[in-house]
Amino acid sequence: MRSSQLFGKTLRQAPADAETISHKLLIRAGYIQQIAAGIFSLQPLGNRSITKIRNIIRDEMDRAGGQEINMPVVQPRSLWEESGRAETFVPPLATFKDKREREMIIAPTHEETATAMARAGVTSYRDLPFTIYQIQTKFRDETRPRGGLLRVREFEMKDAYSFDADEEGMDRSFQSMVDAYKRIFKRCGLEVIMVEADSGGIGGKDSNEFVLLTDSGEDTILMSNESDYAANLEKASFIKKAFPIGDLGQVEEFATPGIKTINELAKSEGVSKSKTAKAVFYSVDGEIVVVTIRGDYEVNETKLRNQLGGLEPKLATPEEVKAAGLVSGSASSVGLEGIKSIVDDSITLGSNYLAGANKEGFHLRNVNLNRDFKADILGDIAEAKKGYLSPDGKGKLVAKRGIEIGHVFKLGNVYSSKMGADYTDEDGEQNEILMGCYGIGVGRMLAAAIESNHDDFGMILPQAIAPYDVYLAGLNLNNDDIAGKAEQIYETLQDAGYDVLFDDRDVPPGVKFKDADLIGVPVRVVISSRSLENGGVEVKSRTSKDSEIISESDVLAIVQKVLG
RNA sequence: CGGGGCGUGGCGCAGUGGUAGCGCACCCGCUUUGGGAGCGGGGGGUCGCAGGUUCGAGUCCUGCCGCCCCGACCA
Repeated sequence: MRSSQLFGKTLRQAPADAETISHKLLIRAGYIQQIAAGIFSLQPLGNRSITKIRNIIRDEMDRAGGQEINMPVVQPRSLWEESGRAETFVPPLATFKDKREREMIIAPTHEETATAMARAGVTSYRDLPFTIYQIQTKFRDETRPRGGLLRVREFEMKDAYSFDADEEGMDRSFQSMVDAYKRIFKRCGLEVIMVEADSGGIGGKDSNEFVLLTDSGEDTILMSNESDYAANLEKASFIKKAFPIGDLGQVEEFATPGIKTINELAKSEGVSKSKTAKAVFYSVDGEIVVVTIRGDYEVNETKLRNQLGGLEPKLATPEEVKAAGLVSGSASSVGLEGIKSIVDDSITLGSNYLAGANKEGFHLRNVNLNRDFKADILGDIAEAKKGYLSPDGKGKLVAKRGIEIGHVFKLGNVYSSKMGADYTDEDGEQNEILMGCYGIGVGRMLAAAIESNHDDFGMILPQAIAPYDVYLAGLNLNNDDIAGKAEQIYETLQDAGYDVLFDDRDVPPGVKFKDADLIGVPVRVVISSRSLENGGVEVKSRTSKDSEIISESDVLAIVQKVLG
């Protein structure tokens, strides 16, 4: 492609409403155009990058045995009523009515249609296993899109669905997708790690995220400094500190005037926070619940939600707390009737806690689970932090930031049972099909790549996802000799299969160099009167500071070498 | 959904009631050609929308819409 004909101008200044680096660069380099909040068009450069990413994904999906399909963006709402997600999906489904007043939805994901496909197409165990995938548009009406392509409302996703007869099969399909994902990210030149994750609204038992570690990421990842344990903060577990459990003391009340927090309580008693039982109030589906956790830990609301069977906990407002007759600052589960109690298992790793007396200005000593208060639900709801012990017993946790660009789920029978997707096995019995689903955010992957790979001048894209492999800058092109040689190099590189952007514009050299850097093309070749005087053409990789002069006849060989 | 900010030419911005301007970009000409060139000439804006106040509104008032950021929420 000749720059003189390329649609899309580079900007010297980024639009004022772009804040994130990738957003600024994508706009400045002319990759994308914003149409509305979280809705973008791809311009030629952006589309070329996305196409390259898409092709790599497709290639690896096919290699893993996936079969490409296509499912509709517009779907009847009734399909989503079958799975039960019509009401519960977050963000709420975007809907409209068609001409015949039927409620339609714009799909945010495709588990329902994929299950419908399998339900219709599978009758026997002989039809299993198989994996289907598509690369296609989703719409999620996120309340707050942000960061250019990082979080958008309409986006392209590669979503795959595997169908198996049994657990072992599902695990095999899952593993095969995980392997494909690893190859995809590697081929794209991105350092993506797999971490344990919460499965959220998609459902299922196990899920893993693929995360590109970068400081500008919006997710927190906790990983062991000694093993390969890594998990999203939402999911991360750790080994809780255990204390010897002695004889249970007598509960006694004592005055704690002015003491409102666990910190103050522990301090005034001269004990560690781990000797206290902290009570936190949540409002769940309109009902107040009390969460008790050892004072040295914090509640992880995602874990709490999972313990509550998926219901969303919200911190209770002071009014709600008061209305429930609770005394904030001196509250505990002790003696509370009719209020659901959720207890973190850290409480079982110690005894004789200090806790609120449910009486303004008083606390209790020697409070113990079961004897003094009950647990309707007992489990892990504690938030992991850096420095805590890795759950595998190897090393301590460290915290990093990352961007989630892929997520894989073992769905099991979540959808097949609700939607009646089953098959007949060897013994003639009906069984539910076991599913897995696997997503990659295509545009987000590009944004994430830029977030983790740029400098003051612009993007630094890995060759695999850069819109062009080579930026050929011809200077002094009004000189026929130079112009002729530039054309020759352009031809040679293209004949060798490289995507070349030939900057043939009549603009000053500085403009070409700035654009080459901004767009992030991995190799730059310059031909000019000066380069010819110095013995040929100049080749420079985007990442190196210096260029080297080579003879024109070596261009291809050197470009090959620089691109590796 | 709560808090904050911003809407003036393609982009960045100025303009506190009296005929809409600057820089970049764009077009023409000449001169230039190694890190966003110089000179000269030129084109382009219902000032987000609607209503109101006023002799007169980009500017003041009311309502609405849009966009960004923080939070909440989050396949």
